[in-house]
Amino acid sequence: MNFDQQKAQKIWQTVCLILAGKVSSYGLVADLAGLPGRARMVGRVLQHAPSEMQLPWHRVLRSNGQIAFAPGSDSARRQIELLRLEGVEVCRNRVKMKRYGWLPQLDELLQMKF
DNA sequence: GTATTGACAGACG
DNA sequence: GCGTCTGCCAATA
Repeated sequence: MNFDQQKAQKIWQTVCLILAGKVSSYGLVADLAGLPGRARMVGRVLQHAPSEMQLPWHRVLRSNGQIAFAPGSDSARRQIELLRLEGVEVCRNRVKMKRYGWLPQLDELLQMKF
């Protein structure tokens, strides 16, 4: 069993828990996935994640609520569009974390942990 | 084994 | 809110 795969699984699970219309940050996802300080690894895993999973990667932003991709980039525009479709207002490659910030629910975390 | 890069985070100004 | 610097960890060259 590859532990690496397990970490990735945990990350994917955590990202999948993010509700529509809400956004989270890499650091938070990494923390919830049991990888404190490994926010970069989250990004790498997400990019390496299979499309079959339909992972809501677009709901994962920086800690400041800014889009991780470069402004005007294809991926960035796609992410922004997806977020807007879910009701998340994106302004200048940035979302209002104060309003759309997602806080993990204990029930969901508990459910995924065991 | 060292240097560079990356879908990052936090502190400072 | 924005740019810069430092710290962190993993993958890549």
